[in-house]
Amino acid sequence: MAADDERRAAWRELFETHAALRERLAAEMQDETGLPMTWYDVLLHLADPPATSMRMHELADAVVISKSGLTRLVDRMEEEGLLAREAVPGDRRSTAITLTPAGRSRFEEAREVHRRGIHEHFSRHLSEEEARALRELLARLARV
Amino acid sequence: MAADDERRAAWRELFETHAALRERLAAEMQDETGLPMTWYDVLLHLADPPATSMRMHELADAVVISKSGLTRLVDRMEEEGLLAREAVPGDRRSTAITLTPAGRSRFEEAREVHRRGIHEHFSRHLSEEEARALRELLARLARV
DNA sequence: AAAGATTGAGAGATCAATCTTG
DNA sequence: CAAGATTGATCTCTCAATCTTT
Repeated sequence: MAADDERRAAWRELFETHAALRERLAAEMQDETGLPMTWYDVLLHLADPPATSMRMHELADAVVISKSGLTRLVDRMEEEGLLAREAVPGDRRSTAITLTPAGRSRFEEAREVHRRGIHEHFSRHLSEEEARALRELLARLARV
Repeated sequence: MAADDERRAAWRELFETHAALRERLAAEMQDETGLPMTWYDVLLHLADPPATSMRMHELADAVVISKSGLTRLVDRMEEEGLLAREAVPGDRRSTAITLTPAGRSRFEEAREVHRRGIHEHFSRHLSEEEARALRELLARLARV
């Protein structure tokens, strides 16, 4: 496993680069839109077709948070007027979450900030070939 | 910026693969040694030369946590007998943190678990060339 | 009983304020 | 006053327990 040195260094680098980038993007998001990254993530999942609305447990899976964590997160975002809880016709146990118009417009603004950040801190330093190679390599790792 | 699509997908992949790997490694660490990843990170910084001991604020920077967060983290780890606070000869404002013998042996056990995890979930799926290319690419991104 | 969502209790993090030493 | 560390208040997350509907 001494031969793993190069690979272990690659893992370290993956870890640190990810952390640094994530932090920059989160800080920009917070500064320029007032949204924490978690909120952006929720908006993202609700804004993109095919999902015009999602149940609580689906949304919890999608944004990778516990169900109780999501309950509170949705409480706060509903309070801010970005989301709405709606009854689900067929099943009275369940709640569907949708974007309010305010939520959608807030998301669209935030998406621009996010895209700009990714371009600035990531994309523009990468050739298209490099991006493709990176993506394929990482996808392979994720599937394992 | 439509040409950024491939690159943006690469960023998504970087984000998700990192999250998945991190989660697996953290779960194994917790299960097999009882240590949260944060604790491992503290031990790691104190175990590797040249640092035989570090001040609180240095350690806070190294593990990327707030100073007050570190105060409490060190409280807990000291309570478990893994760390010791020591006076700094020249400066009575400051505290030096060192590994106890128990802390060192706990770290050595944890390092094995960590190495095995990285090998299993990361290294063994990568050729040495791929690792080198990945590392260089990421290092370049981090430096920007 | 199981599925969906919420609530209560507790862990761990942050920011701002404070205490001590330089 | 500044630097180093800690404390108090608060935020957000998780796990376990609970309530309602299927």
